[in-house]
Amino acid sequence: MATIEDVAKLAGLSRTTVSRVINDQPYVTDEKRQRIIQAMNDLGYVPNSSARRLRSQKTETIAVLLPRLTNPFFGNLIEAMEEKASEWGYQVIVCQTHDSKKKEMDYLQLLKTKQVDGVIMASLVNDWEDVKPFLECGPIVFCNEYMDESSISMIHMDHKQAAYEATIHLLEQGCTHISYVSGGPESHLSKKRKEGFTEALSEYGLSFQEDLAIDWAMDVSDGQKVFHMIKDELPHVDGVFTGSDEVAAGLIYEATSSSNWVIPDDLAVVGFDNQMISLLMVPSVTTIEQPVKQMADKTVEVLIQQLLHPGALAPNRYVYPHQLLVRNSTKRKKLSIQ
Amino acid sequence: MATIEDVAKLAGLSRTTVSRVINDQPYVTDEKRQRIIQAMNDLGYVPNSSARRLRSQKTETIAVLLPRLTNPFFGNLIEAMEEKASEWGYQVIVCQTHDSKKKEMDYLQLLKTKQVDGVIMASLVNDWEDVKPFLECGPIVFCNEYMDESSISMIHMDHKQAAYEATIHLLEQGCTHISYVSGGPESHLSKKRKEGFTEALSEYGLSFQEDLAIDWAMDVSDGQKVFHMIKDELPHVDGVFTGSDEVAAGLIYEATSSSNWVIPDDLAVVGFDNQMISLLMVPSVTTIEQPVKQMADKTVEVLIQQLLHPGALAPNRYVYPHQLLVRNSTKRKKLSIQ
DNA sequence: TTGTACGCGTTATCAG
DNA sequence: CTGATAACGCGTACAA
Repeated sequence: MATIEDVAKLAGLSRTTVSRVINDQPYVTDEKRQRIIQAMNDLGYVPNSSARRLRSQKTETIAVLLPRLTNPFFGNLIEAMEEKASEWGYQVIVCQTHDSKKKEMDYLQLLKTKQVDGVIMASLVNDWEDVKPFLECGPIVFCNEYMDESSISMIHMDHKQAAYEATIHLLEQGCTHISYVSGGPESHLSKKRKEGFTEALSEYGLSFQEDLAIDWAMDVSDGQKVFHMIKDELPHVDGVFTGSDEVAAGLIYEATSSSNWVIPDDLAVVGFDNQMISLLMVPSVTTIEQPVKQMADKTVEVLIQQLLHPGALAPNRYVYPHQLLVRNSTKRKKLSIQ
Repeated sequence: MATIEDVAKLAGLSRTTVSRVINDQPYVTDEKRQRIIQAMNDLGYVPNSSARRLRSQKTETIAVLLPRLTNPFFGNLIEAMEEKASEWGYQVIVCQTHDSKKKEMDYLQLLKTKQVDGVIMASLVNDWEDVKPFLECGPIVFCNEYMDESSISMIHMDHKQAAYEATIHLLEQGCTHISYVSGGPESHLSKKRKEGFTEALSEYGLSFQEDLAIDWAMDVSDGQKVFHMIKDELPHVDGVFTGSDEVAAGLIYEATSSSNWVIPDDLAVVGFDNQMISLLMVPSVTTIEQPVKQMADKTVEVLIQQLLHPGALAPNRYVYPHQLLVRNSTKRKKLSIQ
């Protein structure tokens, strides 16, 4: 691999001048500039990124932490983020935490070791106390996940309110025994949803019932298992709030194909995220729409602005609107006995 | 940020000794080792990655090129790759090419600029001539995509054979006018599929009909458009081969919800990849199953082995088995008039 | 067992 | 306008 030194020699000039040409700086004769460009082409010279990083203390790289990519919500999120980052000349490192506190911490180390300039956290299972110290090494921005007690920029929607609305909708359809289905260890966001769920129940004189809750469902096959669990062990359940369209889809698939249950009459189901699948299912799935792309774009923009103008921007909170999309999985013809 | 120098000073030793401790090398008294570890903790010292990279000429990072993440096949692929790479201590940079020759080239530059040690290409729209020169800068491995003329390791299944089998199946179901639906600019892999499709047709005395082909469909909403195109402009089409479960799903959704067409009797449809959605659709979608995780794992393994033992391993080709999953979208009750 | 000194490839400073 | 030199932080021959 040719170095800047090789180019300088071939052009009969100094490293400094070559460097000037590389970085489009003024004060170089056109003639010499051409000679250097010629030399660079002849040698197939490309500046060494590691050396640049060491010198400039910048990596032009960001890390995106998220639970897992198979969840299409995060697939969409990172797709948009990568595109946006790419426009600014930044690389994106994917970091799947699988909701593990340790993995989340390990990936945050990328900031300390200067492998990335900044971090986007779309996964958040650790406490603020543990995340905060990393701020000394570079900016962190939350996306989707959020914590009220933190002091950094956050881009998200109101999950509490969304869960509240979805639950009220189920209650309005006459559901009286609603199962709360969530996935994996509690993230900060999932706590918010639970609050909204509980608040809605209380408006109808109900309270959160642990025995109707399921906390291990995160994909389609889990959704299928959830159905059997409800059928066999929770027969009085007549509605399901689930934090995922995939889980909802698996549940509905199993209910209709293996047991001839009628959705929504036997069981009303709401999902979350408005994935394609929620529209394509028969019956289509009532869900919460989020402006994924806008949030992704904004997040990258906020982070990169902080990188470009350190300290110039105060932490800000951007709350994006959501929308309850009522579809067939909750439109009951007969209402349950009150 | 503390440097190795700071640690050395605090411990009253030299940089070299500190370096030895960091890299778990022998020849350091236990007592001094402890003193250094103490100093590192006190200072919150972490080795600077940029400096290490420059010194060692290694980045412990790989780039994965793929068309787009919203296609769940690639989501699954990169999920598995990231996990595997992470086990080996490697970071993964996502590179979405959107089937653009230029973007693909730009991302290959990461190899030249030493931002990554190696590259996995699951996107391949450029010619071998243009990719080959990058091999001088580090190893490249193909995954999913492949070219017979290249001389590097490839991990993939036999797309020609898979397309052949799917098409024969459609023909056996009595389809006589099969539309070939593909997405975007031709990758090398999509050419293989087309060959298999054409070969199957010829066994039934048919030939590829350009006027029945659609080459712009890559997601659910494209699939919906495809249905209307067939309905309005290609009414004699009775079967569809599509390279994507998403397209198949969109097509089926639109056919059944907007027009009361009966799938498969009015139109038989095969997808590709065995995404969850192909199982969940009503009717379920006949598709090709690929061992995504195995391919992803193998790909990462092959690349990393090449990084650990440069030149030791001869390029190899790993062809994984596929499977035609016949589901309801092609199980016709009545066969077309022969 | 420990320390000295050099170099990895760039860029910024300063002198000419 | 151009070039010598130092510095970024680390690892490693080599010497002690």
